[in-house]
Amino acid sequence: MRKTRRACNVPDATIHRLPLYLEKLKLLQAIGVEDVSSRQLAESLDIKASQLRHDFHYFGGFSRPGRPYQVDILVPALEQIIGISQPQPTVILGAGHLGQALANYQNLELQGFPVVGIFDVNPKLIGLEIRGQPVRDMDELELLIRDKGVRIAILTVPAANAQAVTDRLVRAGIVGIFNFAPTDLKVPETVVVRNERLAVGIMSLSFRVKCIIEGGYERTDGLVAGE
Amino acid sequence: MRKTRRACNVPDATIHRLPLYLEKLKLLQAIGVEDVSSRQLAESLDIKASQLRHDFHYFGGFSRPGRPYQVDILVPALEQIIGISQPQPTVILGAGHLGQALANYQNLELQGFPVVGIFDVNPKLIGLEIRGQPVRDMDELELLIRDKGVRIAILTVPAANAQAVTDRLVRAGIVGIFNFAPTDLKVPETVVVRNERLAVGIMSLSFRVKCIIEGGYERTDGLVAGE
DNA sequence: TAGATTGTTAATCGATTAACAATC
DNA sequence: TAGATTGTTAATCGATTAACAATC
Repeated sequence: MRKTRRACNVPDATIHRLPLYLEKLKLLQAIGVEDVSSRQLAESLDIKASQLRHDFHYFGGFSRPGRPYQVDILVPALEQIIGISQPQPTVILGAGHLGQALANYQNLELQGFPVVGIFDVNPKLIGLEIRGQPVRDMDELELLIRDKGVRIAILTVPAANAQAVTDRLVRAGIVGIFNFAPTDLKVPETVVVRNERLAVGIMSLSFRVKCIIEGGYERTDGLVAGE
Repeated sequence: MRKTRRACNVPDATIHRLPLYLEKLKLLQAIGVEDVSSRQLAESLDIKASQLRHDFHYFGGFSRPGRPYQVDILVPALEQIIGISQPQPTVILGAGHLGQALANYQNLELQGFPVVGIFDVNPKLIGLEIRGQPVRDMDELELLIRDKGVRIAILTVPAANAQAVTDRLVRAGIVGIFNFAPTDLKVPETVVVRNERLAVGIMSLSFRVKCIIEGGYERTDGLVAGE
């Protein structure tokens, strides 16, 4: 029987490590390193070598037993798995401060996600040039998504508009939404959303900070006294 | 024996849910809801009620058996746990596009993290006003951190400068660093870093998008044929 | 009381780590 | 060969979920 493996069965924890592996491998590639063992690569990421091999095992066939990984094989293999063998054109919805900052963030393009369109409803922003691209009227959205084959959208509109814009993106054929609006989005099962909640991040940091400063948390229930 | 519980023993997964609980509870508070059951609250967050109660159990004593949670008790209790009963002043390092966007992001202030200083090394940016605050020279860093009692810093400088700025922040007494630079930071054990890697986020989204479009991933090792 | 609810422990599930045969 | 390495399975660990006594 043909042995296959569904991509969607790979746990999130593994998926989140793939970009980190890729990043390190590209650094090695840049300095001319040709091959690397799971132990070396894992050590540089502060994880166990067995975890790295277990992660790779979901996809299989990166090396052969006894031979270390070859950087020049692993880099394109990971890029293929992540889906950036070809650049993935993206659009930014909302040309406010955050939208502009992301449009200017050249790392996105370097990592394989060139921004091919920036949209806003504010007439004062429409036409403004950001890294050589004009902020466009929403009228142009569907046409540009179709013409450029865009599948990923970055959402930086106000929370109040986020669902309406999302519905329009879904109808236009967008498959992945990187959501910076602090609100949950309803999408069909064939669309995937990744929420980037800055407030959640800084609050969990705040908890850890408090924990360091205070050294611990004392319960205040009835069990504290008399026992 | 006195029954206590160390804050640092609480798993990350639980900590990351606390801000989500708080957010929902504040929405309920805003529309005048007085009490809420674990089932109701969990359902609105698409998690199991037992998980919510298990999470709360790390801190204990939010209600009594048989009685639902009171919103007006839970909100300040969670704020206290997260460490935002008092606003936590923050500084932003790097007044580039992302730094400016975050300085303009009023949600941060609303959530309890007012920005009290924005710093950069670029003379062209120093003096620029962002939401009533000037971009400051790095010379003023240590004094402002001490004067305002700042413990949390947001790092948006280029990756190449990130470690040097971090070292200076640590010496100045910063305890938590929200790192947007795509690089790992070395800090002492008494300082906590939270990395916000935009590229990792969009890459894991890309993987899921590819997975939806292609429907699966086929192994390409020797096992495919002849078996 | 009957029905609903919490706090808490036990069971389940999934992710990480260890172990090791096969290979170079 | 001896030492090192991968791919793969088994063991361990930790997080999620279920169960239920106590309570209202």
